[in-house]
Amino acid sequence: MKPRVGIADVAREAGVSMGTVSNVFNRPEVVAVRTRSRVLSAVERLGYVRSESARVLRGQLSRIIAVVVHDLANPFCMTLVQGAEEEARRAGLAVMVYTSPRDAVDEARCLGSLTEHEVRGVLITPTDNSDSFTAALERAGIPFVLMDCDPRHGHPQACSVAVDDVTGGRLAVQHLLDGGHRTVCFIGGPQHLAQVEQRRAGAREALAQVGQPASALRELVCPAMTVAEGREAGRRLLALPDRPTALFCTDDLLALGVLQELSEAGLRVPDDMALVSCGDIDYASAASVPLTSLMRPGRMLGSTAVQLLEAAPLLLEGEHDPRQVVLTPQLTVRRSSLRGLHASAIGY
Amino acid sequence: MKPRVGIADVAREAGVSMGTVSNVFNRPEVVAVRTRSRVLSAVERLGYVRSESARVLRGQLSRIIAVVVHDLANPFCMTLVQGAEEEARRAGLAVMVYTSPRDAVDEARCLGSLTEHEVRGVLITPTDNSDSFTAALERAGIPFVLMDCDPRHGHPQACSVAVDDVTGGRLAVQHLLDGGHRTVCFIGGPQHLAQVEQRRAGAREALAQVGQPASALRELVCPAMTVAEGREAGRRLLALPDRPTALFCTDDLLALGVLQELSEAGLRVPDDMALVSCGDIDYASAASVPLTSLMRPGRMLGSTAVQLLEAAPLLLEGEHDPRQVVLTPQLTVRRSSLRGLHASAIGY
DNA sequence: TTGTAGGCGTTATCAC
DNA sequence: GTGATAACGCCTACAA
Repeated sequence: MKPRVGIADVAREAGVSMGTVSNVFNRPEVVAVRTRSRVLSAVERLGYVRSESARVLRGQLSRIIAVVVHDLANPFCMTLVQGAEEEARRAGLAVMVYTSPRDAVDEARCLGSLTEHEVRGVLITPTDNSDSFTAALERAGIPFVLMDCDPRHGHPQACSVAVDDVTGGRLAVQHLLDGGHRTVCFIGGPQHLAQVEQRRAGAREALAQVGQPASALRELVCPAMTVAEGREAGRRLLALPDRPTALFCTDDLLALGVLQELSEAGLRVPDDMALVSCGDIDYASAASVPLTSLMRPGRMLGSTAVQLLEAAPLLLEGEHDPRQVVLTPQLTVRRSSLRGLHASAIGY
Repeated sequence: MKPRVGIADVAREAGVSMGTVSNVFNRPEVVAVRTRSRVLSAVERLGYVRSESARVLRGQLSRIIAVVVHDLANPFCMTLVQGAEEEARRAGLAVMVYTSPRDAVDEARCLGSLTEHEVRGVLITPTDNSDSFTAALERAGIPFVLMDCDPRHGHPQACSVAVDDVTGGRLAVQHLLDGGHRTVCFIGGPQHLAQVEQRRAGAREALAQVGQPASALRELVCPAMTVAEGREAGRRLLALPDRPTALFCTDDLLALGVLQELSEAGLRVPDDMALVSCGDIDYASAASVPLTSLMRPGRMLGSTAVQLLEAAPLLLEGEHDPRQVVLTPQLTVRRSSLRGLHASAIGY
């Protein structure tokens, strides 16, 4: 085919040396304006594109960051990727996506890809067993940022972006208490999910603040965050003696399932049961009753993670000052939590 | 820091020459088994990783493919990315993600990133104005595959993977007709969406097959695929004189909105109104009534696209044999379309 | 089968 | 401000 046009061709076309062409791109301020524009027009004419490979080979930082998430089909993970992509684009970086390795072989492959491409940094949503992964990154000298990690479990040395789910849980339950409810049912996901435990802690705090005993928080545990489990939880809720009048679901899918079950049983939301959900705007508005929702800022998690990654190399060599950002979730009030008087009082 | 360990170090450690080490990776069959294992163990000991940059610079194909989608937060686009990532992983390729450029500047930036990284190929979901983009790729000699494109609008020279939405529409409406319905309301999205028009065509075919006049298909057009527009469509549906008894929504979000409106008006699905939706499994099961749904195989679209990309270079030089794969959507029957007798007849 | 040497396109360093 | 030159790490002939 046609031989690739390189920096040498541009230099010849513009009547300058290779070094000057390189300077036009990398240190524009050092080149005379006239020369620069001559070079630029030669670039245009010849359709020259820089070779990222050669740059990196020569020792430059690569312009690739990697994002490793549990599941590319999960809406929340998606918003992480979305936020990362937006911010990366702004910074002139390209984004590679990977799903979290499931076994050692997988992990080795992923790590291999990351290191061979010499990615500039990695954004990870940590799993139970991602420690060996981050250790390997550290060994390889690849910077990384944890996204949506458990703030306590702590990789205390690592940069991270987390969501303050304790505050989130508190906000949600406070809102219900403000609505006049006195007992709240907490529908949680799998026990081991740190984020869920934190929301529970926040919920307890809120009750304690108004002097309610711990027993005012009834709990139902779901083995998974799915609509089906939500329905099951709904059935258990209905069977509860002394049924609470308010509900805090720690996941949109659970909330949707509960809602289905409640309405089949003839209970009305919010009149017979107030409901606060947690998660994503789309799911919340897809429900048959618009859901009041604790929104977790996934996009911002992603974009902030990129910013941390970019800021990290600026730190002094060997210094341990990992920035650990914690974002606060927002409570978006919709109809599912507002009954009668309370609703009209605040204008809904 | 520590100097990078290169092929030379491995060679020294293993007591062979650089060429042999290279051969171990690139043409293993040409190296003696004993030598090979000696090299491999040296690699292990030293923690050697190949430099992708050097490989590519030397003229090898890069191991990166790019996926360009409209919106990284859109569930369907996500399934495309997911499918692509899975297949790419199998093939030892890394995946870069981009969102479709919105203007010329954006497009130039995206193209620049693609060409500078010398990606091996690109997967695109075409937009109204993506022709200049594909043209530029062609000029740059970067192979690409169209994903979920309009099979008619035809980039006839390009590889593509599409969904046969005509058949999809036919399947959906045939199912409703099988249920005994005789008039069907078609709730479509924006007119210019090729996929929607095709589903409409399929719906008409189904009616024609049972001898129903074209007027048996009532149509409501929605300006966007959102829950809110679905509610609006629901209101219009309720106001329709001579209201049909069956409904085909060309999008899950629309279906969810319609469903909300119908149940508020006291209509029961499927008893008073049968409903077939179209899209994604999660949304369908999140509805208050499980939705019968025309499933579009997004993941397979993505993985097939990668396969086409990999197969393309095998074609003879200059030959025009773009493979254009068309996948058939599946109708998944759930409760929303099955009333009384019909339901029990097929075991629901 | 193994070893040797040249060059891929850049950038940094230096002398001008 | 500009021009020449030497790496960066690998792959592929080609020679042994």
